[in-house]
Amino acid sequence: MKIAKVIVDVQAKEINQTFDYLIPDKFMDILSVGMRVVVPFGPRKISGFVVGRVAESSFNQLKEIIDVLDITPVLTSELLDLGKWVAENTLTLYITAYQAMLPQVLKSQYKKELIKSKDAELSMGLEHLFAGRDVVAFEEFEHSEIPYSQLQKDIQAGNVSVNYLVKSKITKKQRTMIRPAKEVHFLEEAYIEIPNNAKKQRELLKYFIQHQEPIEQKKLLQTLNTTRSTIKPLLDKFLLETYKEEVFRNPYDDDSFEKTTPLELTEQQKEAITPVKQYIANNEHQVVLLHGITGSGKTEVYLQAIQDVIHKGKEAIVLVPEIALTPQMVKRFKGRFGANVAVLHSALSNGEKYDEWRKIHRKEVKVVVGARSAIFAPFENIGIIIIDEEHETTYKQEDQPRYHARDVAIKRGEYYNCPVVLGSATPTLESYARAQKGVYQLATLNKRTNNQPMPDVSIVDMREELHAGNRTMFSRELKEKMEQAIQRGEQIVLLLNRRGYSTFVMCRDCGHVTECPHCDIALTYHKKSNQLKCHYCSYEERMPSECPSCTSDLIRYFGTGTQRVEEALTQVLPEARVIRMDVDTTRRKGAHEKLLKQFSDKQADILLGTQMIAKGLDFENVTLVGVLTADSMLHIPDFRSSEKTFQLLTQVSGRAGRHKLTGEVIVQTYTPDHYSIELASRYDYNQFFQQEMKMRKTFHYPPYYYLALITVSHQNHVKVVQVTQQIVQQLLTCVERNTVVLGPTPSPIARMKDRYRYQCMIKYRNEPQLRTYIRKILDQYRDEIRKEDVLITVDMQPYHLM
DNA sequence: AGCACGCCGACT
DNA sequence: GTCGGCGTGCTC
Repeated sequence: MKIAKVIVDVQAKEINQTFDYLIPDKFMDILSVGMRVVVPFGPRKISGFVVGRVAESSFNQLKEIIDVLDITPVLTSELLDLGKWVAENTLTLYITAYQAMLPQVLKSQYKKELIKSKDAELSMGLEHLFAGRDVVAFEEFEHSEIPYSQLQKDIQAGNVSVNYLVKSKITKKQRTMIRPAKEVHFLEEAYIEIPNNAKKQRELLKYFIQHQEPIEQKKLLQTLNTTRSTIKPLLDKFLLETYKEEVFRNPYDDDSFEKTTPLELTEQQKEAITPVKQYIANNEHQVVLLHGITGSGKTEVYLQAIQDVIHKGKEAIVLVPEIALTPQMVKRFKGRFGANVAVLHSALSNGEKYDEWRKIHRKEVKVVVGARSAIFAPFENIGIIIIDEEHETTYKQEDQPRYHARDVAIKRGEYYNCPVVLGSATPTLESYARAQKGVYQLATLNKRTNNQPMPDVSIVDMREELHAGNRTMFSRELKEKMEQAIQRGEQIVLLLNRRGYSTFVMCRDCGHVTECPHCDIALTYHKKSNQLKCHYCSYEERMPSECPSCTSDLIRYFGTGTQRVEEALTQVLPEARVIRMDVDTTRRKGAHEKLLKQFSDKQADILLGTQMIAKGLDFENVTLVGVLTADSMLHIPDFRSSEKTFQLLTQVSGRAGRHKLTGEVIVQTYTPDHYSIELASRYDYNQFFQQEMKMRKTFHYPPYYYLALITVSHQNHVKVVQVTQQIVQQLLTCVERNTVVLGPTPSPIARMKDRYRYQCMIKYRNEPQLRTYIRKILDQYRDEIRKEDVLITVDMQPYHLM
C-alpha cells in the first residue's frame, strides 16, 4: 500500500478528483487515511486529505508526499464518506465539504518566498531587493517595481528559486511550568549553600522543598511576589527546570456550573422518552419528532436520553440554533454533564473552537452542544443526535457546501444505528408531514410542566387604530398594558418582527429611495456614523442633506428600526427603562449576554429587539409580550413566510408567564385575519398545518415537491438571461413530465455587486438523475464560467430564494 | 485555481 | 531585441 489517494486543496471543478502520490518510506508506517498531507502539485506545494491507501496506480509518474501534517487522522473513515456524500448531494467540491467539517485553523495557508542561490550574481534590481539577505517573501517582490521578466531570468539562470510554503494556522496556547530538577534532599543541601543575601532564591527553593509538583511560572511568581530574574540562577544551577505545557482554552469554566440532577418527568415526558430510550437500548435508528409546546420540558427529555447514552459508553450530539446557544442553554448541559460537554458556536475565537473540537477528537468529552457545523463532530460511537428547534432556518448552510444539518444528522444516525430526535414547538411542515406518514415517529408534549396555561394572545387591528386617530406604532391597548405592567414592577418584551431591521432613506417630496449603485437594493441608514451602507457589498456613502434626485431637503430615513421604536417609546412611556437588542448593540463579543443579564437583574422594564429575543429566553418577571408588526414578514416573497410568521409568534408568546405570574401577549397587525396570525394566537398548530399544507399543494411547494435553485450571474444583463434561458431549455428536455422548470426569473435581489442575477427554479417529486443533469449542464458551461466570468450556483433544497 | 509557456504586437 | 498582455493546457 505504497500509494495514497489525495483530495488536494484546489477549488476547481477540474481538480475535483483524487490524485495519487507515492508514500516515502519515512511515512509508510505513520500515514493513514484521514490525515492531511503536503504534496507537490505542478510547480507548487499544497495540502490535501488522504482518502485512501492503495497498492497500485494507473498513473505512472507519481510524485512523493512531502510532509504529513497530522499525528492522528482529523477525519475518520465515516466522516470521509459523509463528506463525499455531502459534496455529491449539494453539488460542491470534495475539498470544500471536507474543510467545512473541520475547525478553521486546520485550513492551510500558502506563502511563497524567493531564495537566493549560493554565490549567485543577481541582476541589479533583485540584488537591491535581497539587500544582503538570502530569503525574501514573495510579497516583497510584488510590492517592488521590478518587472516579472527580470525575476524570470534570474530563476532561469538558477540564481533564484521559488519556495512554496504550506503554513498551519494552529496556535496552541502554552504556559511555562517550573518544577524541581532534583530530588528533595539535593534541594535541601543546595539550600544551605545559598548565601543569605539571596533571599528570594532561598524562598523559591524552600517552596519546592515543600511542594514537589510542577507549578505554572506565572502563579509561582505571584505567590512568592518575585520576578523571573530570581528563578534564573536556580535554573542555571540545575536545581529547577522549566518546560512548556499546552493549555486548552476553556471558554466555560466547568466549576462555575451548579450541578443538577434529573428532574421527575411528567407522564407526557415519560411517554415521549420511552421509545427514544428503547431505540438507544436496541441500537436502532429512527427519527423521532418531538412536538412539544414551549415550556413543556423538551430539554429535560433530551438530558435524560443523553444520560442513557452516556451510560452505554456512547456519545451525543446536540444541535441548537446559534441564536439560542445562550449561557442559559449551556448551563443546563454543563450543569448535568459537567466537563463531559464541549460547546461549539460562532462566538468562540478560532483557537477556542479548535480546542473544543480537540476535546471531541481526543474523546475527552461525551457530549457536544453546538450550532449547525457541530453535526460533523468527530465522534466514533454516537448514541443519539438531537436537533433542538428543528424548524430553525439556520440549520441550512447558506454558502457552500449548502447542506442541511438535519439531513446530515439522519445520515449519521443511520450509520451509527442511533435515534435522531427533532424537537420543536412548531415543526417544519416537511418534518410534521413525514411524522404523519409514519416515516418519523411522533411524540407530543402539549402540557407545560408547571401546568400554567399558555398566555392569552389578543390581536390588535392597527388599521382601526389608525382610523381612531392613533398614528403611533403602539396601539392604545398595548400602551395601557405596558403602563400597568411597569406599575406592577413587571417586565415587558417587545418584538419588532423585521428581518434586517433596516431603515431606508426616502425623499418626502419626490419619493426617491437611495439605492446602492452596485446592487438593486435600498441602502441602509446607520445613525451612529450618519452613513448609508449596502448590506450586500461594502459600498457606503455619507447621508445626503438633500435629495440627489430633486434637491429637496425633505430627505428622511424610514422603516421601523429598533432605534426608531426606542425613540418612540421614550415619548410614549418616558419613565420606562429600555434595553435595545439588535445587530448594532450586540455586535461586540459578550454584549448579548451582558444585555440579557441586565434585563434579568431588572435594570430595565422593557426588552426591545428583533428575532433574536424570541428564542429560548426565560425571565420569570416577564408578564407582557408585545409584537409590534406581526405581518411584516408575510410580505416578503417567500413561500415559507406564513410558516415563519406562525413560528415566530408562537415562539415569542412562550416568553411570557413561564413561571408563577401569568402572561399576556398583544399582537399588532394590519392583517388580523391571516390564518398564520389568527391560528398562532390560538396555539393551534394542527389547524395551521392543515391549512398551510393545502397552500403548498396548490402552489407545488415542499413538502409536496422538492426544490432546486440555479442562479446565474454576470455583469451583462443579456448574457445572464440568455444563459439562464438555455439552462431552462436544456433541463426541460430531460426531466420527468410532472417536474416544473421555472425561469429565467430575476432573483429577488436582481443585481448584486454590479452583477445581474437570474434564476431557474426546479420543482420536482421524483428526479433521481437531477444532480447528474445539472452537473452535465455545469460542465457544458465550463468555458463560459472561466472565460467570461459567468457564475452559476446551485442550491438543492434552498431556504432563501435570494 | 494557479502557474508556466508560448505567441504576438508594441515600443525602446 | 525585450516588455507585457493574453490564450492554452496541465496539475498525480
